[in-house]
Amino acid sequence: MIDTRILRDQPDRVRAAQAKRGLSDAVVDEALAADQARRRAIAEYEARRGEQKALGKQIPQAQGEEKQALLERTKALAAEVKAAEAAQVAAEEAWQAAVLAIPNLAHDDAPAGGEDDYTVLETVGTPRDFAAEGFEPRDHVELGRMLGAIDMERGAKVSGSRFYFLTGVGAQLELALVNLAMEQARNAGFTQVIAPSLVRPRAMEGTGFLGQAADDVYRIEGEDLYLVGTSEVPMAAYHSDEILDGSSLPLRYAAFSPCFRKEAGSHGKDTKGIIRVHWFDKVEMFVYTTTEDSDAEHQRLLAWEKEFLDKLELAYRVIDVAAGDLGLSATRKFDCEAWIPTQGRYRELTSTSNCTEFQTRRLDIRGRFPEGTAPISTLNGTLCAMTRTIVAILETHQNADGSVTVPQALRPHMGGLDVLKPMHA
RNA sequence: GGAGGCGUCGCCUAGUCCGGUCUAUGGCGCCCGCCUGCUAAGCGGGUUUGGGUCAACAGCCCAUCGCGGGUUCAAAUCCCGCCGCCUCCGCCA
Repeated sequence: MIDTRILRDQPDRVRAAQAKRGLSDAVVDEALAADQARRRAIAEYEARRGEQKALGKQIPQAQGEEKQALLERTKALAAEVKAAEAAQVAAEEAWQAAVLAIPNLAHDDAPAGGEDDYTVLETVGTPRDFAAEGFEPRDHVELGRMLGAIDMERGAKVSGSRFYFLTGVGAQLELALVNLAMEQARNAGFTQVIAPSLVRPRAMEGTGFLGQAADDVYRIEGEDLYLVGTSEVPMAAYHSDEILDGSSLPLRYAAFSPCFRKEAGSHGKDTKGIIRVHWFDKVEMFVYTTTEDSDAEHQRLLAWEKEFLDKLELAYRVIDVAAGDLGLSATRKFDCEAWIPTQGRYRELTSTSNCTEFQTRRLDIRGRFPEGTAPISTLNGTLCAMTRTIVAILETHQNADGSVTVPQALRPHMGGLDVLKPMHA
């Protein structure tokens, strides 16, 4: 939810932000009108209610006819109060709906436009030149099969398309990545978390995933529970309805959880392998901090993501995602895209978003500071999404014989294993 | 899954049976002031959160006793539903 003070006092700022995302600004006038109606309804209700309370106080002392007269008046008043309250609630809900529909204001520095209007901030490392090395790189599906690391066929047999089994060194690789990610996070002062991946509607709604992204979310039939697409959801809701001690900020969490995505609307995209799957595991960084510090924290999250990719010796670039591709909650987003040799292009491996106060307003999270309570901000960033990271590692570090060299940093977490050797031709 | 108990303004707690000065009691903690070589003690005051109004973080008003409904002129208090926690039984990794 955006800051309603900004909406009321600087509606043009909201209009400009909508335009930057390529969205209509009609919602602004709708919200402003709803705000007017809401405040009128509140004034009306409170006036009636105040009268009712004042008269109600006189009743116990009143006697006889005076009491009868009072009862008669208050009885009529009660009906008015009830009607005014209903009107107030309706106006409040209409206003809520209007405001909730407005996405977070895009950051001044975020590029305007849609999906293709991102800016490349930097390119790190050089994609490996397999032609120069004299062999054709195998894709991760073939490497996974040769290494006995990824079983796509049985994934499909058991769970359907976009599912897989990680087996042998594949499973070992994931666990090593989880440990490496958690180790880095721990050393950076994060609190390690294993988060639930089933959440109530409140958590989904509060993080903005029941809006335009609702089609991508799995719901448990008959249970009023959702499967999360990222542990950002449980971690944002973790402190819902709480007032956090301002001096404890920033609160940094590194949460492991499986992630589930319907991938609705992506039929035909990335159908091969484990680039795009319905389930994967992820270690996610999630931070609560002050709004003033949020831009700086965003840079820190990006730096931690880069540090992790550097450890895996991957070539990647960092893009500044355009406003139209930010999603509902983010004001700014940086994606780290790793070079995938057999695709000949960069693919998103990690993503970090500054959601400022958008989620905390929805989830009723505030900070207590010497000056009083104030809204705080949330940020999230991928430390390691297992499947795509495994794809990048296998393809990048493969050798002509189908073996894969394990990046140095990962070896201690792989029991010292330095090369994954094919078990099949 | 079955039975029972509980949920009050940071923490603890009174109030709930018998609805109405409850504008929710008291203690602890915390904040401000007084007193005091300093500290402690003592004394006085303050201390939920959100919203409306307003130039105003001043006043005034409304809501808030887990959440949502209902009964009533009036609900912390009565009724219904939900959520959460605890105890016991059953089941289970």
